[in-house]
Amino acid sequence: MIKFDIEARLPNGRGRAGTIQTPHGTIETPAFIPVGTKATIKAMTTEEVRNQVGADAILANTYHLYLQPGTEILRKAGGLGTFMNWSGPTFTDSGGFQAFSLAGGMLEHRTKIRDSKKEESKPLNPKTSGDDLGNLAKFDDDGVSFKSIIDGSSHRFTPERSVEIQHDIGADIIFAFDECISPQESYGRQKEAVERTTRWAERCITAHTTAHTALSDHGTDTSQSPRVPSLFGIVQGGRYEDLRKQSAREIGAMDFEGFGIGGSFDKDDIGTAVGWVADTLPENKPRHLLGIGQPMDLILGIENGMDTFDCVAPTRMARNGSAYDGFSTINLLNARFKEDLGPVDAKCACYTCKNYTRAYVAHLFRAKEMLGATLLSIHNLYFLVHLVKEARVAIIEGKFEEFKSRL
RNA sequence: GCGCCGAUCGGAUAGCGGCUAUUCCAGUGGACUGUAAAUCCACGGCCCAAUGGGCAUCGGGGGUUCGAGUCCCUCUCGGCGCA
Repeated sequence: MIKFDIEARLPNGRGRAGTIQTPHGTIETPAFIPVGTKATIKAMTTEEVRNQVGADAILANTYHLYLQPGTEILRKAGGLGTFMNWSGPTFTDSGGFQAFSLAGGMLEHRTKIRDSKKEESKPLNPKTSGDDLGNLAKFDDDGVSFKSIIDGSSHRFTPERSVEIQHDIGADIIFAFDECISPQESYGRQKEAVERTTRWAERCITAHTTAHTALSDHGTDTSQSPRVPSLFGIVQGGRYEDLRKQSAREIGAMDFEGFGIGGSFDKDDIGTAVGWVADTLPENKPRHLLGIGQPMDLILGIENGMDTFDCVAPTRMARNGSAYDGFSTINLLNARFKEDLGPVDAKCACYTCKNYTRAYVAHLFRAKEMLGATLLSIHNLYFLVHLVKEARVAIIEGKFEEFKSRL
């Protein structure tokens, strides 16, 4: 169970600041939640995530943890948080996004990024482009059949199975199993995904309630059990206003404790699309914007009624040598940083910026020393977590516009 | 001195007569939004009326051939062996 309270609102009626109380502590919203897919924020210890980054909560992934290390050991260890030495609130994503990715949803995106025929004719890296590419998952109306990315073994997720696995993993907040599809897909296909997501949402709730009731019937003290998480429903609808609203209406009417806003967006109007959803969902439940996390997108999300965010960009970019420098990014592998003895971001107060130079971080990356990834992960996460924290303070103090103008 | 082997982009390589000379590393730049990502992509000799086209290039020189990094001769350098 969670408890969500709204402390302050933006004058536009959408944005808000509040708290989500979970069995493992309180999340002050809006909040940026670092992603730790495989029960680790890559390249970081949980102490760093807590003390250097200042994150309230983390988010892990059902598909990855189910495949490795498996739910059995997570259950025996006392759940995800205990297993990974994270005492704060935890989320798990349902695996719906992995189904999308493994089924080739990212393919068009990849080809679109490609520039010329020359590149296309060039054989791709076999590691990422086997004959299986885009053929590792298959949707049907009942669920998704997967092949393991680890050993190729076959698996199947249904809404019920996803909920069951998430119960075993034991996060505080879990997500319904949804169908996420490419922004390239037609309106008709988007509508189908919305409707399938609604049907699956109902099945998730049933499975969730059944498990919950079963525990109560056995006299288990559910208030103490970390195995009865809070289930969030997921809104789909792509970039279509009517579909977003339809999905928000259908999902919003169901007995979820909060909501995830998923699917794909147009780069230019994330805020608008999210606003349609926010206006349709019940106000008194938290909203998590799934997988969005560029600095400006966070601000737009906050303004348009989102409470929590997660995104792999900051940690992935960090491992690839890129760092936020204010709202822009720099690539520490660029030659110009070899002799730059200034901090990564002169305006940043994070551990990395206070103690290390661009030249040193650049050296670490060139030398392929893993500390580079750690230092930039700390910086990038700190930047986003604190950007959102500042937005929160600004909302509470009624100075959001002033805050925005300073960005 | 004789014999054998070798010389291909900064380094390491592929290439056994056929047309855009391969791959890896290093280099330069780009991408990254519910993580199949410590990954991926592009570029990398010169010139131009540049979404294209032209000319070069495999230690130097010469030759055979319609065609040579690939074959032949010679020189230079390096390694090994024998005197």
